Amino acid sequence: MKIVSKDFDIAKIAESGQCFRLNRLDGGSWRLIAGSRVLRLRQPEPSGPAEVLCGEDEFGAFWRSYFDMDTDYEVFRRAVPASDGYLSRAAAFGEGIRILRQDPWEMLITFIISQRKNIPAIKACVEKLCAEYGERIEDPEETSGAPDGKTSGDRVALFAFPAPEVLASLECDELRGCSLGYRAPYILQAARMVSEGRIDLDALRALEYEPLMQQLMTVSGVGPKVANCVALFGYHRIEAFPVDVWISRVLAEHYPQGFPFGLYEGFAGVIQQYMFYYARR
DNA sequence: TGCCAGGTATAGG
DNA sequence: CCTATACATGGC
Repeated sequence: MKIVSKDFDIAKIAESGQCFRLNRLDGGSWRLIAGSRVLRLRQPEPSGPAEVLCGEDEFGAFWRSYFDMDTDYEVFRRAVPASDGYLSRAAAFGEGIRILRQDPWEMLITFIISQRKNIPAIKACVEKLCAEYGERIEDPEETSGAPDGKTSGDRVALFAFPAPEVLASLECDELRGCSLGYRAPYILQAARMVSEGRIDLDALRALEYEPLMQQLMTVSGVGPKVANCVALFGYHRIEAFPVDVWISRVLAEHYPQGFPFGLYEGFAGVIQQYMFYYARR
């Protein structure tokens, strides 16, 4: 089915650093793996009409919410005053980015991995983790098959993000095989906290931003930056404003007297994404 | 080879 | 509360 939205650019979302399993395939289409779901997408023109290869029912039941399709992002961009030239450019440049509603468990582990790694390295780690310990999943495009016997996409095995119980049952050295380095014990402890019920990620949805942050930071290896990413991308708290090295640089260079958070109350995270995407190009 | 990558825990002032 | 340092791994 087709999606026409004024704020939906798959390439920008893929490069915005919020999800690590959205990749362009050889034919130019995109494959997204979220939890244990797979979606193939096409978007011939940047920010143009997009086509998702799933039924309307499945789209409505999961993906519409996942892509946050019912939010008008133009409202956020309009909050940027013309007097702020830098942010005006950043917001215009990032038009089409949306904050995805991803799985809290996947975000927790992914962003623990992210510390002191560049994005390609994070993606490589996540893929290794999934390939080693995730459930095998079917690619709907592949099973349907092309008439000539060839499939249009990459013919590779796909794997879901591993369940907490699976990671919790491992030894540290097994996890280290996924190039996790010193993060392996963090991942293991997080997995055991979740699988033993010492932290209930689903119950955290009910919390306000501050208590949510406090709970997330009880996990070893989770500081303010990672917790903000989990809050923003896993719990859709769009007021969360993760400060990494890129954002820190932007704030120091363009806002030496302080960033005007008051202008963006309740959605600073969206602004952060525009800044992050712009700063990295 | 040396430096850096979506930081955090820890120790010391 | 603030600053300094170690921490694994891979790419350039």
